[in-house]
Amino acid sequence: MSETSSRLLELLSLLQGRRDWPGNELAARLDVSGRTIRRDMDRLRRLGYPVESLSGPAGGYRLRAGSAMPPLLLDDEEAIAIAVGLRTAARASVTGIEETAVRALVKLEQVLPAHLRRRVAALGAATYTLPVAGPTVDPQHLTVIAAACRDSECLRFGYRSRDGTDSRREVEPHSLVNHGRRWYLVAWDRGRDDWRTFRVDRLATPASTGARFVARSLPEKDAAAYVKRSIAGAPNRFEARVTLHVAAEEITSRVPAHWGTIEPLDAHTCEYRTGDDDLRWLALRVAMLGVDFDVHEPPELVEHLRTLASRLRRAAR
Amino acid sequence: MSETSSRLLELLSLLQGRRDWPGNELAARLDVSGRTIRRDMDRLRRLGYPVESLSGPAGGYRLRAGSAMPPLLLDDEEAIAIAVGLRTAARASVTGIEETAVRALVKLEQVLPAHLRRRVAALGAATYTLPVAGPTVDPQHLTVIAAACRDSECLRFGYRSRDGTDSRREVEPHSLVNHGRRWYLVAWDRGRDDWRTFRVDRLATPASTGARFVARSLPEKDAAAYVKRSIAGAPNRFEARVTLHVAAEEITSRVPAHWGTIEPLDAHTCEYRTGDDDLRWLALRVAMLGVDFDVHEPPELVEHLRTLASRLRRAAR
DNA sequence: GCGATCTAGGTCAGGATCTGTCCTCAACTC
DNA sequence: GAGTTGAGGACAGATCCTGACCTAGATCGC
Repeated sequence: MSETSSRLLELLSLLQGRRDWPGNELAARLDVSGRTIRRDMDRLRRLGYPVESLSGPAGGYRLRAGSAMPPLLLDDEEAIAIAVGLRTAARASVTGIEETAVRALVKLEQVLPAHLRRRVAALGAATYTLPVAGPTVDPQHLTVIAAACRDSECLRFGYRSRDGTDSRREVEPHSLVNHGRRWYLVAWDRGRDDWRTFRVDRLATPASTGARFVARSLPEKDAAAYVKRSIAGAPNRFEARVTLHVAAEEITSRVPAHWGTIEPLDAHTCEYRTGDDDLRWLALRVAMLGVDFDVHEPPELVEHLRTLASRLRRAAR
Repeated sequence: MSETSSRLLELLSLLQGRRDWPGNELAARLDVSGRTIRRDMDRLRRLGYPVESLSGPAGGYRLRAGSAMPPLLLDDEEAIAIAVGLRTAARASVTGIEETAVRALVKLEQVLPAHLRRRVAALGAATYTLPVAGPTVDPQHLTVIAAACRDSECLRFGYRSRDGTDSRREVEPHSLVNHGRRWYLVAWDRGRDDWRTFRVDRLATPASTGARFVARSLPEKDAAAYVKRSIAGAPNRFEARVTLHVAAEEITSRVPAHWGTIEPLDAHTCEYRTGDDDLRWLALRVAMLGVDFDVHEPPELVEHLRTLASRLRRAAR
């Protein structure tokens, strides 16, 4: 059996778990001679992993950061932490790495042992989501969809369209696109015989059918462009226009790009434009800025803020 | 040179990146014969990685989830996503995996190539933090401290104590403990010759001195217990007592454990108790529940809500 | 049902690799 | 300066790895 291969992996694992390892300790642990350990270090170095070494008492080996990622050897707890972390990153929608996070999550979930998968699911259920945060996407759905995209497998799911009608769909998934706080699936709809985009928060019980398909080419340069074009005609339910009583430069850094735009009006005020489907979320977003403001549009937001204000006033009696 | 070892690693990497791989494609890619690929699969199986295989046309090899974590082979983008995800997980303080997330992050950062480290730092800076979220912990500090704990290296940092006085400290770090939204460092203070706990959000520019120390034993069964005991005497600045106009069972699931306690009063109301150092955060936490409520204590919160209410009312004119 | 296509795995021979032992150097700490 | 630790050359014997060749079994499409 490949004795050396597994020893090299174990060596990498040990070197990742602690920083300094004296050679004889490694030798004892792996049950080989010190000479073999030295040769193994040589091998690791030739494979591109930068192993540092220090002579003398308190010397030993240490794995430095190199120019390429070595294979990560994780224990159970760490694997869970990474899975949970990626799930949060996937729905963070502020850092611009959401799609990569999903890709990494697919890779991890493919090999995640069943007992760990259960623990991740349990933790995911316990995750607290802001009650006002609007419709959220189940990371489980994201990984199912992303895996189907990667493996060119057909997908079946229930879908509730914008006007509220439900339908069952069978599609050939092309890609997952993140835009703002939303996720979109771009796919060839087998029932409609055409390309469609689906909002992931509107679909239910996605499952791979197991059937493979040959990838079609999108009628657009990439999926992100396609999504952009297809949602251009479907704006948010509410578009807010608000005057903030603060200098534009003071507030700009506190508003992430896709949460709206800031335009200076004069030295002390600026205009904030932002949109959303959910009034509560819209109200909170403005109120959280922590500055005085006036709402111009929409009337529903004015009404909602009035309700909120009276609730707070009542509470503070 | 260990030809087979590196081929096995590459094989694992390929199997993690795509689900199905026909044998001859792998053979062509790795420039070995098909027989060797079959032998490699055998090797991987013997090393504990469950490789599935399908016969017939459209057959091939596939890496299933097994009972142990295989080494994760990440590309640059994925490594970044994981680092960012772990940073968010480390300060999520709702899932109970914060400490493990930091441990995994230390492992990852130890081997993260410099150019990736820069990109992670840039993304971290772009991360949007709620303006009302109170003092936040720099994930960079957490990893520096956690690495020092792991490697038994002395740590130097500036510290601002509760009453606002600044000092320089040199300590022998013992462990990092997460509690609620806070992080605490338990360490032997070399200047004071005694055990201390430090709030991580209050310390500045932590850096390892490089000096090693021999671990002392804590005068308590574990670090978490020690932190619990030492913060027992230092409560939050504001302790809120609020009556919510909603049944206890309806709201309980929406309040994570360390965000306070819910006690039913009658069928339609319950009492919510929670504490914080920051009024704005306290106010938001209550307001976000989305139900009617009455504030009994503290008077500062009443005052703060009154201000907030009038700001919203003014905005909604 | 049949043929094509794929994996599974036995066998064999030649060559490459790996290991422990022994040895000499160099670097570092106390 | 003494003791400890890593670096690495040389060597012999054991082990392993590979490609070639072959047969068997599974699966799919026609």
